[in-house]
Amino acid sequence: MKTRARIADVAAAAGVSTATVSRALSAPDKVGAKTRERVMAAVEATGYHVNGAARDLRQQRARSILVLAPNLANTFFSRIIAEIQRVAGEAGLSVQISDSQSGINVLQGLAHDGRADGILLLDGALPPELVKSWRLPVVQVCEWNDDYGMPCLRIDNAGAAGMAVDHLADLGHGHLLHVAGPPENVLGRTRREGFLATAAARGLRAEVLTGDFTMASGVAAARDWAAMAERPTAVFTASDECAFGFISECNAMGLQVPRDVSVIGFDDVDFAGHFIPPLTTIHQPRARLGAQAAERLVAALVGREPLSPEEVLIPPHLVIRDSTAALS
Amino acid sequence: MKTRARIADVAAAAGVSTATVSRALSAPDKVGAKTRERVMAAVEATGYHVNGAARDLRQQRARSILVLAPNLANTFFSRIIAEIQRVAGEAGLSVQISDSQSGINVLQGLAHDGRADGILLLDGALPPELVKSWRLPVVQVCEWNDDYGMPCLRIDNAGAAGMAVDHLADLGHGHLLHVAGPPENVLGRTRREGFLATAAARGLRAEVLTGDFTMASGVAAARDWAAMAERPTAVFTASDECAFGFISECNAMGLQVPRDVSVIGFDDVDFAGHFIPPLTTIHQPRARLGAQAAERLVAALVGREPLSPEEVLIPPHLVIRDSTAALS
DNA sequence: CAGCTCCATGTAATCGATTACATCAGTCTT
DNA sequence: AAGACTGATGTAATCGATTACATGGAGCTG
Repeated sequence: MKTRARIADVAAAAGVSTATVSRALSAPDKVGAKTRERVMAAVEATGYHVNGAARDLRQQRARSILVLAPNLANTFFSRIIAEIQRVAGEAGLSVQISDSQSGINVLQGLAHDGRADGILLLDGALPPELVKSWRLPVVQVCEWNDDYGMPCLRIDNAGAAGMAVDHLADLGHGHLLHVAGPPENVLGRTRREGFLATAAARGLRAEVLTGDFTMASGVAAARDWAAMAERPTAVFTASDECAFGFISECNAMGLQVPRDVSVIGFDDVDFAGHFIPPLTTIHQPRARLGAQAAERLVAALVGREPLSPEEVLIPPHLVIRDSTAALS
Repeated sequence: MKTRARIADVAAAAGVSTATVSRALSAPDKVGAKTRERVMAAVEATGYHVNGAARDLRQQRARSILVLAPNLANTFFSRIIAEIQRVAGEAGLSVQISDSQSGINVLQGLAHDGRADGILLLDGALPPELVKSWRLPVVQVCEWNDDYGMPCLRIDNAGAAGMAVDHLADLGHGHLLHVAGPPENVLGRTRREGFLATAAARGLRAEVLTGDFTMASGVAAARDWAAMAERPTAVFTASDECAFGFISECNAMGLQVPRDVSVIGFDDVDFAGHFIPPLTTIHQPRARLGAQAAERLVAALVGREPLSPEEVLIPPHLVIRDSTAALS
């Protein structure tokens, strides 16, 4: 097979100019019907595909959005990214993906090399001056950072934590433990604040252990909890993974959930409903977050209208399963 | 802030030609030391970043690889993709990602628009004529299709299934059930064949139910299993997820694993070790698969040497945890 | 010092598409 | 029937970098 066909090859084959080929492909109603057919036949015959780099250069756009997430290995992102890809694909945009921890130089390159038209940012811990230096529309998803001054799509984390506390309080628990996320993470911080605020509002005794969302930190928290002189009777973890670790370690220590302790997680990942026991948790609508964030960015890109930096909150909800029970 | 700086702006600021700027940036030893410094200062002052589209067009390469996976929402891919991104990033390549189910036209566009230099294919079910029409280096990962004639990095699935059977046989189980993947999937097919072959070799009674890797199919399989007149005493599922569903449903039916039935999964996803009971499974080295596949593709791209279509097998191994036990 | 090599730098062609503007042939109006 | 208009098509500039080739000057050799 020879070299790729160029638009000039198609033009020659169809006996027209390159301009006409270009128009036939991108604005079919601007060329005559007979010519259009000749061009289409020539495209077919030559196996022509437009060269993206040339078109991007000329049009000063890339038909591509960049997704930046911390730790791509985290399964939390997969459904969000799937939705982003779906929405972007339907709008004719491709999706680039990169770890937001890749280092400033790499990120600067990606954001400034003209091969992305917009950015979906799933990391709230990047340096604000870096984010602000980007001359591309940015939409934050899930995590956020007020210093960026960029629009954001997320849930009300403090409110969601409050829902968890209310649920436990309603079950009669008066002494709660929160296994928090790291304080430098905005999600960890906000959920912790929501936990403490609602616990105070309901007059509950509240303890906090600091973890980092991982199963390992849930395991560690379970040990610390078991060693407490007066054990809280219910635990709210900052993530489902952390809850899995906590419950798993309880089990290893011969304690049962929810008989010996109620546990409520956060996120409602796919496994949550199939864990043993099925996990009570806060459902975070990941598909909707991904889809709406992508839609918002796409709208800004095709409409070329600026994004308003407002926050949009998607309501989370409580999913009651079997890992929480009334205090006996 | 004005418009983006172009290379001509930098050249003007430094008092040199654009050729010198280009050389100073991509081949620093080809320009004099003083000139280089002036250029770097001008780059700094103008905030210049190379325009990727222009460079790609001129160099006829994209510095980008395309990852095609079926169902991006599946958590199985996240670690693989994370490694791909890491390896590619270290080589200065960006990563595009797309759902391989996006439709032929979309895939043709992505593969032919010149914005990717190579493809990592995690889907063995695409039409061979489509895959063969790509004029880019392709490396298959995990899934494969002999009709493509493309190199592949994967584990020995049949052998891995044999390891599972051996493990159960060694525990004294003489009647096994396999909850298979769909027959149109190469992984489902190969694991099933490996199961049957090894069971026959060891003289075991073997049954097969057909599932589709999901938790839901594990749940369904558990019901079917429970309804059997003579229940197999051990189950090998084609995926961990399926095993989770199976065990979860056993639990719901009042049966315990491994007391009432041994279960072994496949993949060793992150949750496997924290499930209750911790899941015995076949470990599939996802990070290594992703990393080595990316390395192989990257080597072909930077070395411009053709890929040999050979298969490389990464050895899996058995991880014995608590979901399997000797037959009592 | 003529002649040669080598290094640093500049000039201009090039990658492949899009698109502003020009052109031309019909068609319509009066 | 001349002029105005419309729609289809062609011509050529343009996007921003890279790079083959040309050039000029410094240093070296005999």
